[in-house]
Amino acid sequence: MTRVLVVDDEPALARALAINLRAHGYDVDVASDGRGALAAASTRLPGLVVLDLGLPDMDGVQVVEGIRGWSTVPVLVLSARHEQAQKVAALDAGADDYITKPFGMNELLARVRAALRRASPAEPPLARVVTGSFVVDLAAHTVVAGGRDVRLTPTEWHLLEVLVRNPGRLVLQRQLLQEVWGPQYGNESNYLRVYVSQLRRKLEPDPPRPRHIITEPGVGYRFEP
Amino acid sequence: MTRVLVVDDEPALARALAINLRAHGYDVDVASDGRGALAAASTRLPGLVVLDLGLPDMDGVQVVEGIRGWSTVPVLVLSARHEQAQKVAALDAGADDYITKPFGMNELLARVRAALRRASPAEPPLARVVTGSFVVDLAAHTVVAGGRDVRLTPTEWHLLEVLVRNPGRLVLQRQLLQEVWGPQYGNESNYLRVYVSQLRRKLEPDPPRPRHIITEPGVGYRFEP
DNA sequence: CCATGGCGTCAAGGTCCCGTCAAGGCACCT
DNA sequence: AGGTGCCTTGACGGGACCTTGACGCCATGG
Repeated sequence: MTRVLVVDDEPALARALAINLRAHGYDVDVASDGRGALAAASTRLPGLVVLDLGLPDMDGVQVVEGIRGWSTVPVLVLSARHEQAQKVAALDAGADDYITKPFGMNELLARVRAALRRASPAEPPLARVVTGSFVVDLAAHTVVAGGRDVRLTPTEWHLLEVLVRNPGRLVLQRQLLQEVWGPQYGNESNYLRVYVSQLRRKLEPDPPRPRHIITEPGVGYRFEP
Repeated sequence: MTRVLVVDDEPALARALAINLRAHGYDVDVASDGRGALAAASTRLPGLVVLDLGLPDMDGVQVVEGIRGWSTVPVLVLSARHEQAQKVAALDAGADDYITKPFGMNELLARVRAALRRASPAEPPLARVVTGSFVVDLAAHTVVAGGRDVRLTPTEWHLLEVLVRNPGRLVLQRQLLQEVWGPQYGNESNYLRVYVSQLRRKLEPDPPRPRHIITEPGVGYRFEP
């Protein structure tokens, strides 16, 4: 089964994570600081890293950078609420997803499964994405919501396409902006707000309470199938 | 099961192919020259064509072009080693794959399966497209709208053909331009505007409010059956 | 408790693209 | 040579789309 590296300086939380992950069939290594994390990542070659940002010896971002220097292993970041800035920096550095403490173990396990599923051998390029509310046909360039064809403007479509091609995955604001508007756009998050709003109005059954185009405040958006 | 058209002028090879394909559950038609191949392709509507390039009456490339004129059926080319140039020309003309003689029957069967798999989810090769307002016969090269034959210029027909071959799918402006006008045309979208307008005037019941030739602003056009 | 920042929503302005018409030029047929 | 399509090209309204600013709301933090 897959090997998971848990990096956390709180022994209680580290143990809880290890027990739960082992109970679901993963092999688990544990490190309690940044140096140990980098050492374990390079020697044990885990298939996934769960990384708590609050470490005693070094910044969590440095750990992510240290791993990304030589590996593409998925990194799942745990962050306390006051570590907002670090969290964004860690995602920018190449982390794949994050969970805010406190969190439910079921949510963590789901994120672990999702990250591993994405990392596994080249998912076939999907041509059609189906949700409970709408269907996106990437090949035909069409969207059907509530049984009716929906007309999208080029920008709306492009934005939806990027989100939908990363199902379940967090997509950073900067990433979306550069993909849809161009490399020189990185901070005009107001564009995102306007177009996400329009997409939800056209696609979500209850736009004020979106179920598929989810906001990750301060970070980005996530498409949930 | 799928119908396969075998085109080969060597009776021994043609028979061997037919026997092996039938043994694997395909329905097989056989043609021994180019004229017969084109006739069989248009009347029997095979799901795959196995085409030997060395034909007595016409160039194999012409056969491919003749088929591609109205159909997207996968074409698998058989070529002798010295027919290298023809093979490339055939692929350029729209053939999907090739096998060099001599070849093993297992390899051919694998290529056949691969070609069919690519073609599926297979729209049955459409030779006639019907909408609420007009009928396009791709084989006969005719259009009937409102009970009357419609005369189309070559460019109009070519444009309509590309759209109609991609029912329900968005076709990009550049794609249309390069397909109809040639590879060096990519940005002269004014051509499209003129000819789309003419097509709508000839085909749509209410040209200002088209129901079948739909504009996707800034992107391309879409044919809706 | 209030202040703050990010988010969602709306409306208005300006720009770009689309549809349409008409004239010129070229090739082919008679 | 003349005539007849057909393709190309320019001009011009009208509409769709993108951008931008303003405002209210909620959650977070002091």
